[in-house]
Amino acid sequence: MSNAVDIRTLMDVSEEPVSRQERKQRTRQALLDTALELLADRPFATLSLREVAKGAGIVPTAFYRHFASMEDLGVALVEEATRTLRGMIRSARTDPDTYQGMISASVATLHQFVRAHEDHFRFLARERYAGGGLAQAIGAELRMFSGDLAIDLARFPKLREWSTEDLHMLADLIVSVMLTTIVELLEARPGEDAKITGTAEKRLRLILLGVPHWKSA
Amino acid sequence: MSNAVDIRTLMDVSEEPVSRQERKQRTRQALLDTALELLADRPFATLSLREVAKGAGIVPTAFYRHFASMEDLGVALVEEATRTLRGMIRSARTDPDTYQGMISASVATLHQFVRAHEDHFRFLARERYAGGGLAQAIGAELRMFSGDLAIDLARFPKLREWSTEDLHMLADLIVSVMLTTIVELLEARPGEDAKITGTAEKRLRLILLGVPHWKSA
DNA sequence: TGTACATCAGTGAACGCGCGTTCACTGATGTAC
DNA sequence: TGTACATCAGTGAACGCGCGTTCACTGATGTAC
Repeated sequence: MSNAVDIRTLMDVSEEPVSRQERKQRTRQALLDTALELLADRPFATLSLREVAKGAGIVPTAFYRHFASMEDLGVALVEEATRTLRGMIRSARTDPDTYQGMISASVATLHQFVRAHEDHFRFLARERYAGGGLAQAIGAELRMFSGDLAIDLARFPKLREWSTEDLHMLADLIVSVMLTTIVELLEARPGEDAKITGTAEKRLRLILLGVPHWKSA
Repeated sequence: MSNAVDIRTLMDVSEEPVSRQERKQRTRQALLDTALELLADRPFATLSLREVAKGAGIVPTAFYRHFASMEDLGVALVEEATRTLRGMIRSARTDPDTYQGMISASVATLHQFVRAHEDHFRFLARERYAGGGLAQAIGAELRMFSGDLAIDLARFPKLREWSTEDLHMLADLIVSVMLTTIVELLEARPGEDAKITGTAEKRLRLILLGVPHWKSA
């Protein structure tokens, strides 16, 4: 963990000139990246404007050229992270057909995205329960995800006659397994990934085993 | 939300004299209660020693008569909250026999304990993912809980031949449903309790429906 | 029961520090002619 | 292409504030005789 900025943010190493607009955008991204880095082991509410500015290589007062407040930066982080989340969901959606194929493909996609964007997923998991405005925004995003999943599930033959309510129950259950798996991956020690994804597949398999025998009652 | 201390903490309203030891214990408890109250909508890491002392009705320097640091107070809070959690588990354990009976009784116990100790459960849910030492302590406690549950599950006829690994998989799955339910209850608006506990029962029922058809593969 | 001393929870002044925010500024980039 | 002016990302001094922690203290409670 270094406090230094990516040097390209501050110095123009490339040949071609860089517009004022582009430079501003780079500083903004450096602020977001610094915040995400500092969030590796602390909640967002403990970040100070001064340390984020310092990490991005600017003076504290210049922070206001990019965000009106730290809360504003937090909202931008939620947007960035949920963009990654939506990318994952889009990727996982291309495959359906059988339960088993869907399960292992989805877990593989989840694994790949978590490892490629650990900081985004850690941020989402951490702030989801931290209270405050960001938690609500993340909660709303997850509810939307769960709603979309319920619609997707309705396409499977065996689920076609389920009530909307029961479909949401199932979707939420699957989402909570995925969240659990994400947290396990983020807390994993090296080499444990295969065990975690294996367990995740088993959990989903067990849940879907019950589906044909379901009676809403 | 008031900053005032329970008046009995500072003034001796009762007839009988109160020993120095008892007074100290009361102040200590006032510090813990104040912290828990402040934690209703913020993570532990944002609490300051001064505001906790103020809420408990003592001067900041007197804080050190009770805890070596805020982190120390945090550890005491984890102990207090996990004591509540263990009480819940003990209560829920008296009932078994059938799946269905177990499910509704467990969910009812969960509901009752969450409503009776919202601050403890909110603290546990919030700090579980906040990073830092408290998060690890809470994680360890939940793992212990899950381990005990796996042992309990092994007593059910249909689960007697499951591998230890699969029993843990199932126990973790049940624990994650319970955590999800706890968070839903804490975020619920008044009157939503019945719906949430109903959904929780459905989720557990669906999971256990799959059990007879499980093949570890 | 009364006296002399010990204990110790709570006090209050003081410290140096990092915080968010204000303000007037600089100087490189961008634009109009 | 060259000049004059406008824009605006980043600067640096300054502010008042709450923070954790130190220290010498007070005075009620507890104990020994």
